[in-house]
Amino acid sequence: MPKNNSCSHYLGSTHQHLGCVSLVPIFNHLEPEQMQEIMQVVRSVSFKKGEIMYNAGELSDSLYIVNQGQIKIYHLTEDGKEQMIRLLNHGDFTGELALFQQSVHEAYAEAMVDSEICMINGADLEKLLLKYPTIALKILKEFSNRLAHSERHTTSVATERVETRLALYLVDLFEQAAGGQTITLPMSKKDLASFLGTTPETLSRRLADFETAGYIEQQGQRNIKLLNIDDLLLV
Amino acid sequence: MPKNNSCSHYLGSTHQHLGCVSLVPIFNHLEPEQMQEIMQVVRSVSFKKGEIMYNAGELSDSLYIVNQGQIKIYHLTEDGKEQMIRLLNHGDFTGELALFQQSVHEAYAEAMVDSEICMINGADLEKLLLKYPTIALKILKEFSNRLAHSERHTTSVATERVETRLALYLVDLFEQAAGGQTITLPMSKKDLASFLGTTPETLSRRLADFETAGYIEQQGQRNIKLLNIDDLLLV
DNA sequence: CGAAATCTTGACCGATCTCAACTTACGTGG
DNA sequence: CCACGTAAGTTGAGATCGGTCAAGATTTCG
Repeated sequence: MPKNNSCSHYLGSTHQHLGCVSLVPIFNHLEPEQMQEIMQVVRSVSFKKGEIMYNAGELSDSLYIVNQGQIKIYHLTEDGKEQMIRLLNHGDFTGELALFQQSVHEAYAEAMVDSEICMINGADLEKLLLKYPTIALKILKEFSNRLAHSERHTTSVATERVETRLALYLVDLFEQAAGGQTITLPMSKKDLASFLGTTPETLSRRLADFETAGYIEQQGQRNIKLLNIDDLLLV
Repeated sequence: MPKNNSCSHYLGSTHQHLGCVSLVPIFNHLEPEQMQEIMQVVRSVSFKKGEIMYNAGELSDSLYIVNQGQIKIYHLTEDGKEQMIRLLNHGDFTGELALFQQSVHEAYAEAMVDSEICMINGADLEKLLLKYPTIALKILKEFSNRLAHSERHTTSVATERVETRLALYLVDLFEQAAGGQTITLPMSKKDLASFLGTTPETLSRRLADFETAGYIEQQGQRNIKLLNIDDLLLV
């Protein structure tokens, strides 16, 4: 559900926190003097938890790079159902359609926790990209990955059962974590359900099934211990 | 179903057809001398109908730009189900993940008709992009569009009924055609079903429903006359 | 500590998939 | 150019996964 009404929509504090630029991966191969140049066109903006960074349909003319915090990108269907598209964490960016053409945002962007965002105006970014093509290449590479990921996800939603999608998701998370055998969901189960293209009820049931089958053990509402990954992959 | 076995897999004739480069949208803003430079790194390759341009899992190290013909990009699920990702027509390109990192193809690419493809090696392309950043910007813009499209499509498959997805697809097609009220499906109904995330049977039924309701009239197996677009959009 | 949101569990229903048989269209070769 | 074989498309019947509605349990956070 959109929180358009439940939170103030104005942009939080806009302050020149120069250090933020250096923290952003797509820039961190540059020379100091180039950094200086970039800082001049970057604005740092803060969003409180629950604040909307932008709404679908609004004019899109900037690139948003997450410096700190977490941003949720989601669609809203006509009947009000929320469809999670992706989560942005440190270094991730969004607003891309804006870059080189007049356009409006396709989705909503909402801060899940207090967040700090670097914004670059589309026109400024274009100048930067033309001057420093290596940045363009970095963004291009990121886009490639996102596109491939998105297309895989579409295929998954279109052809696989919830059970399978969930299993793959958990294993993915587990492999990223690469630590203990306990993973922490990066979002609420409600959001995870919409990300996986299902409902909270069904998600809850499938997780319970996995637990009964001895594949996982839920600890609290965001932690899951993986007990039997091999069988999980066979569902 | 993949036709890996039913067709020869070698690359067709590789000939230097210089003119092909000038036909490709992402290059057509360049100066003649720049064109010359590009032609030196571009290979023109022909594929017969049914030939596989690449298989998922194969090393991906080139950009493929469709000069003539039509290429189908699709995933294959473990149980052999084909999931259509997109159709490439003149000017469209693929192979992007290849560009800046060692990677393998995520999908299969098969020529739907005899096709002519411009190939650029990833390393060569990277040099070009660094030298002519405007090309990078064009590709970036294209990626943005594709990503937005893919994410919308995921949402559509995850939240809407087949009936709705089909109606939207038909109207889209109709608006693109912008001519008479008869549209021609760009692919077989079998492929369209997989593109829409459903089965041929269900697609057939929904089209029959639309026909009964008086929204459309099917003529032959690829032509559809739109009779009542307004009501179609309300399903 | 308490309100509100998240999560869980149950019962039911329905859209869509599956399997199967049949019909139609296409393209290939004689 | 026609005939044939194969692939594509259609239609039917049955099964089921997952969505919806509803009530209750749990957690979070102010």
